[in-house]
Amino acid sequence: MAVGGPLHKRILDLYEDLPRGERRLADLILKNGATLRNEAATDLARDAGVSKATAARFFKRLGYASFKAAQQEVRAQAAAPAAERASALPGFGSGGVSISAHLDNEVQNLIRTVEQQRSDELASAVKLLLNGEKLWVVGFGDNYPLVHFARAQLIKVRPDIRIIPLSGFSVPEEFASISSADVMLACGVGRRTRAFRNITLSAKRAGARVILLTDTASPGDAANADVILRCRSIGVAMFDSMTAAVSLLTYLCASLAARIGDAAIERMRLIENIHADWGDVIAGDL
Amino acid sequence: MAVGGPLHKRILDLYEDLPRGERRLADLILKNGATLRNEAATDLARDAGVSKATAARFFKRLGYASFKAAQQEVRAQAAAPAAERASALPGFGSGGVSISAHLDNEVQNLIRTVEQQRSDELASAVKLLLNGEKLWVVGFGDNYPLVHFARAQLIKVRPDIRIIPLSGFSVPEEFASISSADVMLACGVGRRTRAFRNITLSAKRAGARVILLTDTASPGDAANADVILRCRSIGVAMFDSMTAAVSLLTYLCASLAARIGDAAIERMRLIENIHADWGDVIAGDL
DNA sequence: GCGGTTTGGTTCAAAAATGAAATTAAAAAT
DNA sequence: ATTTTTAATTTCATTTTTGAACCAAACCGC
Repeated sequence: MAVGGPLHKRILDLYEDLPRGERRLADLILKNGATLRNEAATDLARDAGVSKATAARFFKRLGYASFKAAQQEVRAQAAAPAAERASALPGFGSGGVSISAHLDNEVQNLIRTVEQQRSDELASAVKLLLNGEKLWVVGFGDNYPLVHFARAQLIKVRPDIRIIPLSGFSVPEEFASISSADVMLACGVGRRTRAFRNITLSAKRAGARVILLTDTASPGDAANADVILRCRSIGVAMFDSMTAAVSLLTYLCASLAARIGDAAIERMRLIENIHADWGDVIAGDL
Repeated sequence: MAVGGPLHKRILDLYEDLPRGERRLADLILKNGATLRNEAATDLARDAGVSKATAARFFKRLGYASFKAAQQEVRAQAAAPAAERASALPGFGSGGVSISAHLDNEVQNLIRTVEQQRSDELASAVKLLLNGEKLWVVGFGDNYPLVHFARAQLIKVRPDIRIIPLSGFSVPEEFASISSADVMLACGVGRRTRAFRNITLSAKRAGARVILLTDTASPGDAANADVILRCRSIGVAMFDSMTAAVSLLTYLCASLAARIGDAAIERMRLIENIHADWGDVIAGDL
């Protein structure tokens, strides 16, 4: 989710200074904006593992009169069309975003992403990628570049990596080849489309395992994904930042390569040879 | 940089539970592993903006007898590396690359990339993107995901963004439409292919302006590119890291959006509307 | 070795954070 | 309209965190 408005901005501004309990709340809200919209303060507090008192104080600290005030603002925002939100975002009119603000934010994205990663989930993701007969890398819209990233790396260390959607081919026809021995890596950072949900469901129905890469995991996701990898994608200006997602994918693929071992090295060597045969590569500099 | 030793792991394990001041220390150390090796406890505390007492307690909490003990461990790790680390580095056999090593490296990539960026070059890159009649986003092989990525963002704020190569179409035929009023964003991180060199030359010959995104700019590049954006792409394991490149592109596009201003907002609103018309988007969470 | 200096570590009182319980506000049910 | 129920907020006592001041030990130059 992009900087979703005043609330998100306030949280990020204060993030460094938040005490432990309040930061737990902040994380929860940043992770899934819907929480604040839908849940009651009591539940929010319970989910974050803090007392109701802490929750109340948290919103006070953010500058709201109360929890309710904050919730109302978020709800109002969700109702307004997205483009209007954009104009309220920083970096406009004022004539630009500072690069150091960008850097700070990106580093935070990376650190928080790694930090909240449960190592057993990463391990089982790697294991799935290792054992899947075919791998399906899936993502729509803004996630499609991520799909390309993932495939570019995966194809270096193992065969049978398929992309969905494929350059305008009809998805169902392509996806029909999925089997229960396959594994799907689903990139769903930021907004998810109907197509994304459909394909995830289809994969589950076919008995395939699903690894979901996302920023805000909703309760429903847990049911449809075998492994969930969360990454923080907060952007300092108008776009979400895919930086942490890319980084996580890179790490995932490197781990997979390590697990595969010699066969991966052999494969890469083969690839190099083919490159050489084609005379593709420029040896020195331009 | 520093290999993610026990210390990094301990920090990540406890991170969620650290109080505010100690977390500041944790962030500092995670951001740059070298700090702990080189600085004195007093300086470390000062840098983090906490008292010495807090620093001392922090290392106690991590399970070390004292600050010194932790520092010694880190130093021992850094000293041992050449042989031991090398064998473990690609992560083969030994069973993987440590994620904290990865994190450390990625953060360094980001920081270095931003640091070495000359702001006037960024500014002129934005200006070119702003004024180009058509934009051509170009890149081959491992760079193709970057191309996707750049286009996905650029197309949100202005029209006429073309990709080369395009899903198997012949490059020359496509590229023939380039004019001297156009601008080419050339992604050439890591290995460059012959095709890449050719297309850059063609662009220059056609009189178009060229922005080159690369990791290691060679002397020859200066002649063929109007603006060169350098990024660090060192990977901790077997793959180069495109993380910094992605981040830089994101910043570039955000700056462009800011420069375009209202027209960009208007365009995004239009895009949102079309999305809405299509019933594409899932509103709440899954 | 010996004053002086620097740096790591400890104590203790003040400040901040926190949760349980009390209080108030608001919504539902009657 | 009044009671009942539920949820948000405030109070307050307890716990945790924190830094200033204080000690100890290593490190100098002599």
